[in-house]
Amino acid sequence: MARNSAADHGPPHREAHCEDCSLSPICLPMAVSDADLHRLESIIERGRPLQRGEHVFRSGTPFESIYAVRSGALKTYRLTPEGDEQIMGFHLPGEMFGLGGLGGEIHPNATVALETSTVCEVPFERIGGLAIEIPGLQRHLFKIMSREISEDEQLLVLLSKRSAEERIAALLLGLAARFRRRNLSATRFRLPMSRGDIGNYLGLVVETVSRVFTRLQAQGLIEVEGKEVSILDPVALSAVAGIQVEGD
Amino acid sequence: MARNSAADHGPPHREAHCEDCSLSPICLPMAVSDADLHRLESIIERGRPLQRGEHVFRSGTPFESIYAVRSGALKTYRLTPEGDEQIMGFHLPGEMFGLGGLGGEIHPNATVALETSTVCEVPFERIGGLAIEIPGLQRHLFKIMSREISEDEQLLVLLSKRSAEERIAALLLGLAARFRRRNLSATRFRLPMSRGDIGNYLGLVVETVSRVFTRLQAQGLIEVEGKEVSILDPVALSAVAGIQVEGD
DNA sequence: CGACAATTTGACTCAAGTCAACTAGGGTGG
DNA sequence: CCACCCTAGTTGACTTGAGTCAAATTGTCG
Repeated sequence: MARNSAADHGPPHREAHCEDCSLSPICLPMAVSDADLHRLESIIERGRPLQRGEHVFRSGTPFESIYAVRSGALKTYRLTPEGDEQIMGFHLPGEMFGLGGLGGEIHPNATVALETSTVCEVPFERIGGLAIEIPGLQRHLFKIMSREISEDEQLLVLLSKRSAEERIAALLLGLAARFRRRNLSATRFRLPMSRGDIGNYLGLVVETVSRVFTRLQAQGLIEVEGKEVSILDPVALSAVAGIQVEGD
Repeated sequence: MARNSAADHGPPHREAHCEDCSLSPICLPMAVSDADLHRLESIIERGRPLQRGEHVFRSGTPFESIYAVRSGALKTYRLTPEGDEQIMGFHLPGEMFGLGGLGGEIHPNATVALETSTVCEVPFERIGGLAIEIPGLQRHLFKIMSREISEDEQLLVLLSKRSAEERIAALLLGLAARFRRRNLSATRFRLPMSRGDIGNYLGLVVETVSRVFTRLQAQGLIEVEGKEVSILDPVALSAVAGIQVEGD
């Protein structure tokens, strides 16, 4: 996360700042306690930008680090025995990913860039030791893992109990909330993922996703132009979603 | 877990033994390192038997402990905003539960006994400190949490990609594997949960569960008499399940 | 022995999937 | 600069697996 607002070009707020990154409790204390920026930089690896379709890690590769999104967007998925993918979540700037394999030897899931993205990498090896030195860090790690569990379980409810309309509405509201958290517009944003990805994530086929979008638009709740989405009537949309605004 | 085979009455192998309990890496080292059984007993609380329908904890109550099943069977569920439940998993002897709230303040889920059960309780407060003293314990905690994530994600795949037949077949094979782990018959066992619970867990209505059972029986794959199930053709059943044998 | 809960079975309905055709973008190479 | 191709997205027509409603049956427990 070090060096957040990177260069001065590019749209504002497109990148996550260290302060509102989920990893900050890990990164920041290291910098503060040592006041040694070099040490921090040696732990937090800032990879080169990933192109759309490039993997951060694949299923079955050894688990070594946890990650945070600096810019762009990614998805993590797992492969079914038949070889088709099931998307477990999308990751936007400031959010973490790669926790699925924590404690194990290998990644059960894979994570791939949906668009050009940059990520911060924290080698887990070093966190392990640090968790003992820095009080509260261990608890923080537990917390982010339990958040992961919670998000999966939220999705479970969505998949097993909700109609196509409810799922899409919940997804849109969830994304809106996440954009708002980054001080971006929660009423107008660009979907980083394809219709296919949305469908896969929500347990629907592309055609259904497409149809629901047009249906919601016809009702005046949203406006869609390709990947650009405007939420015209957040209240009504929440009603469609059944209040429950999903988290991931 | 202390005092495993409890009294000498009751059916054999009905209870979990400390050695094959998921909590043993937590419980056992304490006893060993101190050789102080009293201290162990003061940490591992063995509650009185829970009757069917009794809660171990409810959603919204403060998170204080993690648990293991000694005997019986339980389910953990979360309530949707509309107030109906979504079952996240079933817990059999030797398995852990209550990790959903780890790191947080309150339990997002609730866990209730499906039949008369006994559980071991480990106050989390004390584990926190112990994780620092006992090397490997911290990693073990991460591991069991990531297993929880993995199980949820396995269920996600089941819910979003599988037909009713596949879901039921996967559930039966998953249960069979868990009985086998306890050295019980993997081909003939008693379902601890109702049809309604199965349906809720798998995202199906009771009627569908019932119909699938009779259909699988008609095909000669299983035999069902109330809660007693025999798996007559495990190979064919695996084929129906699409190989993938779910874990929780 | 009732009374109520759980399970099964049948008839019917419908939300979402499948199949198929068509359109709109988005590069790329000539 | 544009013709072309390939992928993503949309729309329509049809099918179907699972849900709903309802009724009968069995199981359980006070």
